[in-house]
Amino acid sequence: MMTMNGKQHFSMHPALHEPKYPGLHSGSEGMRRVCLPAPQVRSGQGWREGLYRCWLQGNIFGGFDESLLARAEALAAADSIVSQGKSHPFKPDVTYHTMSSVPCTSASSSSSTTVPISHHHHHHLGQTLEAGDLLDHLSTSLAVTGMGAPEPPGMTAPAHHHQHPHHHLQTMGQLHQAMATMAHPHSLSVHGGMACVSDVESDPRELEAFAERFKQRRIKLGVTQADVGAALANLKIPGVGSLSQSTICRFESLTLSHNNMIALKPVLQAWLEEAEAAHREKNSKPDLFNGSERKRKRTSIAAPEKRSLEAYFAIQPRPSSEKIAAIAEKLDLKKNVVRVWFCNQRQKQKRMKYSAVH
DNA sequence: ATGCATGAGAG
DNA sequence: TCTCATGCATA
Repeated sequence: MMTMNGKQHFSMHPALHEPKYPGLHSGSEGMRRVCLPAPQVRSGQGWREGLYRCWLQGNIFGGFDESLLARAEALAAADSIVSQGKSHPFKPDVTYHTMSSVPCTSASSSSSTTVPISHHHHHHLGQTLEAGDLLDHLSTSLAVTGMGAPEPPGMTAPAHHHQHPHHHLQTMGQLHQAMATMAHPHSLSVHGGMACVSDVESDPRELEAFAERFKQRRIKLGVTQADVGAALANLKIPGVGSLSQSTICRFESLTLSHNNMIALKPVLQAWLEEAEAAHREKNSKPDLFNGSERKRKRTSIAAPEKRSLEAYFAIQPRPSSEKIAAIAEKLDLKKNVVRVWFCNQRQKQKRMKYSAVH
């Protein structure tokens, strides 16, 4: 049974095919995933991790698979001891950013067109945490350092139109991904003149500013994140349905992928404008207004297991199915849980939150 | 605010 | 299978 609660993601799918929204020109469609990296390295992120992984796979996984896993666990164990004493004040999520930017983080350099992402790494707040340490240990000899930053958000990811329920945005995301994947920053800009629209709007600074403004004005209106999400449906924007509190929250905190941010911005902006207009109207005439199913259970991975997973992740962010099975067994977790965990970790690394990049 | 999950679409 | 956008459940 799938615990399909009320509305699923289907509710919303910003049909960004509206000209006013960042539109991805069909031309980009083709290139979306075309630039996937080498066979082994699979898609996802290119630079550092890719190379790193290659190195590992070639030199370590090549034959000492088991010892590697053991090593990761050992490190995880060691780490747990360390982390006991320093319970850092950072949110777990920050860990990922840190993790992803451990070695060098000089800069992604993949802003294809205009978006110049200034990378100030202001994250070295002394937060060399868990995974970071692990990675360090593991890579000291690898000198994985000099390479791009973990997330190359700056690239322009023009949205594109599609009419799939809820997947226009995704599509853009994939574009983003594909681009992140390729080591060539410019490839995009050269792509059949599709480097437009979001060129302007995708400016990280602008997004950041908007998110901030949005939050403040939303609060001023006395509206909750959940309210906003629900209200979007009333906007009647073709293809745009409601969104969850989670998503609104993530938008405000910039914890969405760059593309996702860009896609949602116009919609939220539209809502904000309407809401404020309505608010003004209400103030001017103070007379109007002023009118289950099964629960999904969330599995929780215990701290020790999580630490191990992080250790594994530091070594191999994209374990093979077999490896996942092995890990699952060692940690006594369901394979699928482990698989999803890895997926989510990868996704987290890709999220915005310029922390690591800016 | 965030962890774990789902499902579509691409490969 | 993976990524990506997104959501439910929960700390």
